[in-house]
Amino acid sequence: MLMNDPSITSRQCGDCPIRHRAVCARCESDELERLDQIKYYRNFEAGQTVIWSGDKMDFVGSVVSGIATLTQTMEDGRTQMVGLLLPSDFVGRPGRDSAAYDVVAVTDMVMCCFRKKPFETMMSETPHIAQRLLEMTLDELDAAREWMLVLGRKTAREKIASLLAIIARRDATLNMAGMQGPITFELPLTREAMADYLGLTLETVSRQVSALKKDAVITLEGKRRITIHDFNRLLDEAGDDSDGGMLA
Amino acid sequence: MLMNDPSITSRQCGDCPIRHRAVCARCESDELERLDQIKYYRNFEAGQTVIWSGDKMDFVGSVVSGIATLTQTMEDGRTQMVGLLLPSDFVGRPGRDSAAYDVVAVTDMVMCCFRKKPFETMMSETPHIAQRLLEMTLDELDAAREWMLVLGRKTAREKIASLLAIIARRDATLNMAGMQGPITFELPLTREAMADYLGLTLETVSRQVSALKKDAVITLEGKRRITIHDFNRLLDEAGDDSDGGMLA
DNA sequence: GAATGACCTTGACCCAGATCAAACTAGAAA
DNA sequence: TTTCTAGTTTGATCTGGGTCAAGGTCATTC
Repeated sequence: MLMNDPSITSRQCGDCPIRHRAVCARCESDELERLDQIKYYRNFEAGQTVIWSGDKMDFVGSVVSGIATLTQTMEDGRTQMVGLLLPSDFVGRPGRDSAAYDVVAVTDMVMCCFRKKPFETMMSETPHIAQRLLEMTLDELDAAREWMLVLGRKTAREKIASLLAIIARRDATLNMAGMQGPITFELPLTREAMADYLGLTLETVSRQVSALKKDAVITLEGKRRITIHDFNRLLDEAGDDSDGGMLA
Repeated sequence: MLMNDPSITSRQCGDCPIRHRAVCARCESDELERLDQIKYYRNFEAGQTVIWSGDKMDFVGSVVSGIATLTQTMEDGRTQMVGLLLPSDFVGRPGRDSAAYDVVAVTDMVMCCFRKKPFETMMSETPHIAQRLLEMTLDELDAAREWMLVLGRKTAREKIASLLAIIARRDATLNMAGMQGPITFELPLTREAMADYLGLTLETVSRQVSALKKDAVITLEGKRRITIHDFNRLLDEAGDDSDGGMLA
């Protein structure tokens, strides 16, 4: 293993980068120790499928680093992304044993996993885990409902702007940067993945990204590196209230 | 108060019609007694707004009877329904004090309410409530994601068929009827409400309902009473796998 | 029993975004 | 260096569903 190999096979919970945001966030040190015993790390490569929809799910876990997508597919091949999994997000559903969606790593990714049974046992014994999971699930439900508005009622341009706003906002909170001044970030998704998230075709995504660039809402370096000069302008393009509606 | 007045001002939890499905489903009799002390009933008329988005929410509660909708509205008036609240569904979010969505009663409705503070206190003390709420929230998240596929990728005809399938299925489980043989039910939503749920216009809803009728997928009595002769045919029209994908 | 108003249907036309097709870009492999 | 390939852009054309407009149905009220 090289010195700078990003893969991980073991790590103390104490210095885990998602310690304060993941499902274990509320755990006391004794609870953490118990989790420590049953946890194990798994590495996934970009493009690798973590779980196939319908498969038996014998583990749950948290995204430690990297990004994954939750996707639904119809028989005829139409696909819709239904979730974007970022570091600290939880994968799997206690109480169900087959996966409802495909989970695919879009970048190299590390997950902190627990076998489902022991995790469920721990969950029923340590309320801190269940409490945190409830909180996270409520947040996800809010995000899903926010996204329903995007899918059901926004134009292609507004959809693109909404997606960029979400990524920019998350990126800024992650880097503790503010929302004033320009924000630059790397798009983690291909045009096709963006289309799957937005309920569009990849051609429309490409055209609308070009249009936002032409109208100086964003600047592109290469295909993926995006700079937003005025975040409120972007929110405006997204059809969002410029200040209200700041959920988490 | 007339003998058959459907409104309710007091009732024992023991003979509550949603006792086994609502947030209190797992409670033991002593816990139920405590809830009994802090609960109160509220009646709403069809069309009445229960909660305005952005307003302070000082109560949470369960739908006992009737139907309500959760709706998001953009500044320019575009609206998207993000949830349909049926008997036993939970309203409100512990841990947040302003409402994120409009809640509107679409039929006369009875709610079993709790002031938020006492409920939150109870929740932290009785894990049965939090456990059940987690379970319900995970179900809602699944439903929301299912709906994202409908909004993002389905055609108008498939959207209508999907909505009818959801209502028919719920109705059948409520009446303990099977999925074979014809199913008849009253549509609880106007064409406009259906359009808001489906991300369509009311004209398109009307046209597609007429088309499904012409193609003998459904029969109409009046505008609202619908009969489905072959549920699998309907699922087929919805673009769903005829047998798989049976959540909840 | 005429008038009102909420809800629904249908027709004509239009446009945002899909589809089909071709070509461009840049990194990786040979 | 050339070739390959995955990802992307751009153009031409088509179409599903939106928009605008007119009427229909039916329960309620005066």
